[in-house]
Amino acid sequence: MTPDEYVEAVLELVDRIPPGRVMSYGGVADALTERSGRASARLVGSIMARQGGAVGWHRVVNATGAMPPRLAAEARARWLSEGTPLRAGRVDMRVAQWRPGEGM
DNA sequence: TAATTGACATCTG
DNA sequence: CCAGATGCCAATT
Repeated sequence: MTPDEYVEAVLELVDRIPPGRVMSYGGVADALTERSGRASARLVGSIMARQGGAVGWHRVVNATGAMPPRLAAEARARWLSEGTPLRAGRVDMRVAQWRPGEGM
């Protein structure tokens, strides 16, 4: 699998996350590991840093259900817009975490 | 080629 | 709950 295809796979997976649901970077990495054999939360983070603008980046959060200060405001607005379950100002991961194969 | 950095995760104190 | 340390993999410098 070439790097480009790997990036594509990540973007496609993120694109498949339904509105109002989210996935953690680690979750995306884990899902991609089964498909591409290699992934890590940092890799997904790096890819989002470059290509994030091309997809619904607000549907990918870190393990605490929050986002870096830089994106927190924008992300919160989008979460409210899509009705993402929030808890104490962060995404309620217990409920909002989505995994591929669910809802198809 | 080696060192540094980054939209992360997880453990320890 | 916060801060520090370690592991991870690729892109940059």
